[in-house]
This record gives sequence, C-alpha cells and structure tokens, in this order.
Amino acid sequence: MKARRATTKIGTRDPLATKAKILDAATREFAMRGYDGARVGEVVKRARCNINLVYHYFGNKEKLFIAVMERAYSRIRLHHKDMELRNADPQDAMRGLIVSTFRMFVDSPETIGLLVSENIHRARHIKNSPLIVSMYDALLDFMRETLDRGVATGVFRSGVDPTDLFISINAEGYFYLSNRHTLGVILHQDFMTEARLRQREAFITDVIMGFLRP
Amino acid sequence: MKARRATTKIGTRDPLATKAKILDAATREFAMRGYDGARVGEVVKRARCNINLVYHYFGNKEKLFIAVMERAYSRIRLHHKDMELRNADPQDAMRGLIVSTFRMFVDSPETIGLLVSENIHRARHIKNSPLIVSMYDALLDFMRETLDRGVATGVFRSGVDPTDLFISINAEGYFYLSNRHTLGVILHQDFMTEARLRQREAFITDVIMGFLRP
DNA sequence: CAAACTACTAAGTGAACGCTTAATTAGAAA
DNA sequence: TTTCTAATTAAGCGTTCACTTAGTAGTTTG
Repeated sequence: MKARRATTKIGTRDPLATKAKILDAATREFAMRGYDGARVGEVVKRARCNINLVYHYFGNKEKLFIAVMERAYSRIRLHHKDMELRNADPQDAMRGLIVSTFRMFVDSPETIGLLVSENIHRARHIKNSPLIVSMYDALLDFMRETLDRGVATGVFRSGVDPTDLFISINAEGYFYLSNRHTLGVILHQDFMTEARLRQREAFITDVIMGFLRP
Repeated sequence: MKARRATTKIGTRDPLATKAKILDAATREFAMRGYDGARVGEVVKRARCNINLVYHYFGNKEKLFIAVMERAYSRIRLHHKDMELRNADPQDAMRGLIVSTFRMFVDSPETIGLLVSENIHRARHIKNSPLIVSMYDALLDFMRETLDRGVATGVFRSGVDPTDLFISINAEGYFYLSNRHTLGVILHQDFMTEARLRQREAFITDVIMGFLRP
C-alpha cells in the first residue's frame, strides 16, 4: 500500500554493513543506557534496519551485548599493543602508558559505559570469553618489566605491585570520566572541557610518577 | 478464606518501620541491579509488604530512588563530618582521609552501586537535591586547609589542586571496588578477601602520600 | 532459467512490570 | 460507640519490550 522506500530498490542487501551498523548502534545504546536500560528497539532505530535482523544476526539481546563487549575489548587490546612496542626508557614508557590509558577512555567514551554495565552484571559475559580473559597478561608483563628496569636504573622506587599500579592508572582516569556527572554537581565544575581534561591528564601523570619516585 | 497470617493479628500497623523496611530493601535492590535493573516487585518481596505501600509512601519508582539516594548521601556526609573534626598534623589528617574514604566504600557497598546508577542517569536525581549539592563544600575546604598546612610545614609539595586530589583519593578505592568483577577476570585475582583489601588500602595510602612528598 | 538460499520486512504475541482501583481493617479522635 | 483517617491488601489494567511467525525479494548456484 505505502510507497516503497527508495533504499529497497537496489544496492541494499549488504549483510556485513548491516551487521556492522547494528553493532555500532548497539555499542552506543548499551554504553549510554547500560544493559538493562538499553532497548533493542532503539538499536534498530539507530541502525535503520528491521528489528528482526538483530535476532537474525545475533540471536538475542544478551548475545548482542557479548558481541559488543568482545569488539570493545579487542579495541582496547589493540590500543595497548601499540604501547608495548615502544621501548623507550622506563620513565617515558610509564608516562606513555598513563597518558594513553587516559586518552583511550576520553576518545572512546563507550568503553566506560560498557565496563560499568559488565560490572553490574558481575562480569558474567566476559567471563566466558577466553579471548578477553587472556588479553591483559601481556600488558601486565610489560608493566612488570618496565617497573623492574626503572628500579634497576634507580628512577623508580622498589616493591611496587604491578597489579595495584595497573589498577591505579586505570582508576585515575576511569573514575574521573565515569563519575563526571555526580562530580560535576558536588564540585561545581564542568569536567569535560578540553582544558579540564588536559589538567586531569597532567595531574594523573604527576600522581603516578610522583609516587614512583624512589 | 485463607488462614490469616500471624503477623496480621496485632502489633502491625507501623508506618515508620514499614517505610524504613521499604527504603532498606530498595537500597539493596537499586545498588545491586541499578535503577533500570531494579524491580519494585523485588523490593516489596524483600520488604515483605504489599506493593501498593511503595506507591502510598513514595509515589513512584523514581521518587523511591531519590529517597534512597538522599539517605545514602547523608550517610556519606556524616562519615566525612567525623573526619573534619580531627585536627591532627597534616600528614595524619590526609592519611586518615584516605583510609576512611576507602573503608567507607568497603563497609557500605551499596554506595558504589547507587553512584554508578546515578551517573548512568547523568546525575539527574541529585542535581535537584540542594542538600546533596552543598554537601561537599565543607570537605573541600578541609582538604584545601590540610594541604596548605602541609605545604607550610614542608611535608607536602605545593601547587596541588584540592579538587583533583579529592577525585584521586576517591578514584583509587571506588574503581577497585566498582570494577572488581572485570578486574577479577582479567587479572586472575579475588579482590574482596580481607588480605587483598588491606593490601589495596596500604597501596592507595602509599600512592597519595608518595605523590604529596615535596 | 529454476531452485535454493539468505537478507530483509510487516505484523504480531506473550510476558513482565510499573502503577491503579477499590475495598478492608487497625487505630485515633470526638 | 461512632466517625474519621491512614495503613494495608487483593486484583487487575495498560504499556512496554524482548522476541516470533510468516512471508517477500534479492542473490547465488547448478
């Protein structure tokens, strides 16, 4: 009855593009509203496709979320892989890791939203993804090695637990961004201006590097 | 028709107790599942009362959430008020603030769950609560003053932004706890054992106090 | 070309869930 | 005792939402 949409004519039928569009839309929706707040109706509206394609390609809402998580994690991994290649001196390597961790959170804001969701659900999705589970071993090795080299050359204090240091470096950026709304209200500031982000980046670097002094 | 429950006999009809039971149950439910994941049916099941009492006393789910948030925040405030009274030397005061912030998160686990929820919803609930908005001014003043005294006596470095320091102190504990599930998976550890918590507490203290050295 | 396959659509369905209606009962006030 | 108010309950209403059914139309293949 209705006039046929122009897009139905030719050139449609692009499964890979459709899948990617759904994944992109789902990433935004899950990151913004969390798993429970997300609506698959919203995802298909953003992706401009029929709702059943979500079920055709991904099965159900939970499997869609897992697909989103795996893609997000492999992006983080890629990001960190770059870091590991740089074999500068220990202090430069550490500074690079700090800055790049913070910038990763700033530049891909969906990462934090997804992590928040995954922790509400007690990590039950990534727990079953061996890819993700083993992802951070290399990064921890890199941290340990950098730390050791710094201790050997006398620029770092000794006895620092690499795991705790890893958590701290992530915490400093993650919390600033994940809690920017409540922090904004109670501290009367806008934490997302470029100037404020630069200030935070410098502060985080100072905190960690200052702590690591012998 | 059915046998009357024993509790209906006498001694029931306790509006304050009922309200408190609902608030307690709602706090647990909202903190565990987040605002969207929480079910008011679950709240009344935990509170062992009829569902309509929730609407009778609180109006709707959102207003119930606001009531929960206000109570949670005033507890945090109370906790911090204690801190401000201690006028020990700057280093002791700072150490006390660090440890007590971490322990506050550990001892009232619902705090983090509620903050997570509130940030997903862009702080739209606490934004309209003047009580909460003004709550942290005093704490920030205390931080600023402690910092200044430490600089004057030569035990702290100068030029530290009190706001950023406040964020960092909170970040170090908050992230460790809010993300314990994903961290547990990727770092192969249990972060909730008493020993691990003590290790983290010591590490956070080292990071901040180490950073503050001149 | 025809058959088979798969991308894609339209139109539901059933269940969950927030909330309401309407009535009942306990206790306070008069 | 009667009256009034507020605490409490039972039952269900309307909507939202994840997911399904059943079909159409491009695309590939024998």
